[in-house]
Amino acid sequence: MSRPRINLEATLFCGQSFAWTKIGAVYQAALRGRLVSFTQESLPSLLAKDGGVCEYFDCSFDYEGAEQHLASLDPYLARAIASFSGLRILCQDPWETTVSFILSQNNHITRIRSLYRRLSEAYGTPVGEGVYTFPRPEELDGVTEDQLRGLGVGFRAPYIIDAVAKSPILDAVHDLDDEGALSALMQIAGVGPKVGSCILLFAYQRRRIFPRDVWVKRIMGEHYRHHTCAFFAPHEGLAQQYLFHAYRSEHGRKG
DNA sequence: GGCCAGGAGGCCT
DNA sequence: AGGCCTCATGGC
Repeated sequence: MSRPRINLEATLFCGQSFAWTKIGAVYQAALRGRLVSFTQESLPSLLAKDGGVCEYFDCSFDYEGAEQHLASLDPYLARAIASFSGLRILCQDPWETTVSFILSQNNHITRIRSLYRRLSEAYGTPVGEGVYTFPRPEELDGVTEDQLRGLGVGFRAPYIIDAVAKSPILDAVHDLDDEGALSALMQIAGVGPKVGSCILLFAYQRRRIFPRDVWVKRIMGEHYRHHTCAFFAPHEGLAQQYLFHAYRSEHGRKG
């Protein structure tokens, strides 16, 4: 069986993960506590021998089938998929994803990335030159609001502290249905419907979840006025990623 | 229910 | 070089 090509550029920099850097042709991040690096060309051989990386890139899901189905629904989505084919929904760590999307509110991607990096450098564990793991809740235990504000997270500092305290919720989410899971996540300060939806889609493989940020609301208003997100069923989450990424690329947004 | 603060770095002109 | 944008959440 041939392995479908993963579009790394779109997948790693579309705003679902803030962990990755690209130096030359090399993509690099701390993944599950260790340094992982590859190029577009070397990724297939890494996937073949590293189950962890394979799982991270959601390799057991039939993306070709999902893309075909979505592309058959309407020409606008078909064009987005044609432009960025191989965009995947990553299987990310719930804790990292929760803090990342708390940081994301009222913020642009470039700045989220720098805050993510600063938190990692300040409280994470080094795994390679200049690369650190994202700090676990235990590593952030006892951190103060002032310390976090010192890193530039601003009004999000108390949210992060609350997330540390309530991090056990993240284990319970695995056993809840989508609705119950969203309610549970929203018990964390700074987690509302949008942030909670992103956590469910990017860390818990809830493929039916359709996060609505301002961009997606614009897209739905401009192109899907007579539809709800159920139009994209059962691949709402993947459709959202293609629409979001294509629309923003088209409108020249980088951050 | 609606409006506005909060925060600072990257983006655009 | 400097002003503007970000755009979810919580609190009033």
